[in-house]
Amino acid sequence: MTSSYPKLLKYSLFRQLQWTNMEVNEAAKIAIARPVASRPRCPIYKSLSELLAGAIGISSTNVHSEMAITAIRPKTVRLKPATNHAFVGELSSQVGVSEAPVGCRSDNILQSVEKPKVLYKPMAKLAPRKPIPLLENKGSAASDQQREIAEAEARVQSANEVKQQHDFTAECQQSLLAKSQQEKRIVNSTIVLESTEEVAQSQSLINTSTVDRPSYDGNNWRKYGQKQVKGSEYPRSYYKCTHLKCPVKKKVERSYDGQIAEIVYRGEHNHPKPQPSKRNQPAICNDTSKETNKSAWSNQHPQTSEAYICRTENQNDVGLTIHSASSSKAPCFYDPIGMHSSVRNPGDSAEGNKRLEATCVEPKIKRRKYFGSLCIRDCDFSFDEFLVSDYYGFLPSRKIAGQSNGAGTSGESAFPYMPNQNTTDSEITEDGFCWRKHGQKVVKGSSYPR
DNA sequence: GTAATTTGACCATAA
DNA sequence: CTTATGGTCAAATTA
Repeated sequence: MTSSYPKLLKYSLFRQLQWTNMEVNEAAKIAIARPVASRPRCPIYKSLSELLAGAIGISSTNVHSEMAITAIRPKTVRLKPATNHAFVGELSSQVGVSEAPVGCRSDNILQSVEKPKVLYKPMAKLAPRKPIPLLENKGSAASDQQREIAEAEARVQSANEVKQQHDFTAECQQSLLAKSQQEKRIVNSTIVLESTEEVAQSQSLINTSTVDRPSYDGNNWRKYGQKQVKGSEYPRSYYKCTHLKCPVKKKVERSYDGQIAEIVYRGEHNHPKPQPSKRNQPAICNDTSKETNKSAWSNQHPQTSEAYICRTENQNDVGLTIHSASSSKAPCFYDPIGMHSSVRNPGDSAEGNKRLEATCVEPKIKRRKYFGSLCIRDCDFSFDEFLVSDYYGFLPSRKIAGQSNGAGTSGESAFPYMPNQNTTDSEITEDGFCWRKHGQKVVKGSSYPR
C-alpha cells in the first residue's frame, strides 16, 4: 500500500486542482491530465465470477485469507457486500411470498412492518409475478432481472392481460388499504397514514420490475458512484445526465429488490429531453395514457422546473400545496413530492405546518448546502401508474374532501385520483389526474411547443 | 473493442 | 481543531 502513496499524492493534487476548476470550466477539467492508473493487478482475482464461486463455498478461513489479501491491496477488490449475502435468505422468503395468493401476500407484508423498510416507487412498470433477484446491477443477477422483465412484458402483450393485471393489483391494494386505514389518524386536519410503510411495501411486492432502470424520466443517466449512506437502509446511487455538459445529477436509493426508495435531483437540464428509446417505452398497453402520464409529469416538472421544488426553510407555495395534498390524501404510494418524511418518518413530529415543512427534504440532506435547499423528485410514469391511480381511486372521497387544511384543498395539484372541479385552465386527462398548464415553450428538437 | 458499472479512495463540508 | 458523513473520481471489472 505504501508503494502507492506517490501516486496517491499525485492524485490528491489532481483532485485539488480539479475542485478548484470544477465550477469554473468543466471543459478545462476534462482537459486536465488524468492520474495514471495506480491499481496493481492482483492475479489472485481473475474475475468476479471466480470470486463468487469462491464466496459460495465460503469458509471462515477463506474469509480471513481474503481479507488479509485485501488489506494489502491498495485498490478496489470487488466483493459482494456482506449485506447482500444476508439478503439471500430474504430473497428465498420473498419468492414464497410473491408466489402466494394475493391475500397471503398482503398478510406477509403487514407482518413485516416492524422492519424499517420504506419503499418509494415512483417507477412502476408491469410487475412480473416472480420476484426480482435482490442483487441490483450485479453480475448475472442483473441479467436475470432484465430477462424477467422481458418475460413479464411478453406475458402481457394484450390489453386484456394488462387490465387483468391491473384489476388484480388494485384489488390487492384495496384490501391493503382497508387494513392500513385502521391505523390512520388525523393530525391538524391532515390525515396521516401510519401504515404507509406497509402499503409501500405491499406495492414493492406487487410491482417489482423496476430493476435496472435508473429512471424513465426521459433522460439518460450514467451512474458514477454508489454508496451506502448512513441512515439509509439502501445504497445510494449517483447518476449524471449523459447529455453533453448537462450538469444534472441525481441520487437514487434503491431497495435490494430494485425498487426506488428515493430520488433526489440536482440541477437543471440544459437540453431537451432525448427521444425515448424503444426500450424505455412502456411495453404494455395500447393506451397512450401511460405515456401521457409520463410525459405529463416530465413536461411539467423537469426542464424549467425540473420536477417539483420543495424548499426546506422557506416552503414555497408549490411544495406546500402539493405536499399537503399528497400527504393528506394518499398513503404515499406514489407521492412524487412529499413522500420523504411523510413516508419515512410518519409519526414523530405531526404538527401541522412543521410536518409540511419536513415533508420535502429529509433533515439529513441539509448537511450539504447544495442539496439542502432543493429536493426535486423524480417521478417515473410508466405502466404501474395505472395501478397507482386506481388505488387512489379507491380512496374514499370524503376523506379527501373532508380535510380542512388551508393549503392544498383545491386539489388542483393533488395527485390522488380526484378529478379537479374548480380549476380553470386545467384539464382532466384520461389518466384520471388533473393537470394544470403552467407554461409553454418551443423546445429544441421538437416541432411542437411543449 | 466499446460502453457501462462497480467500488475503494479521496476530498469537502458539517457537526 | 477533529471526526463523521456524503459526493465524486476513476481504475478495474463486467456486459
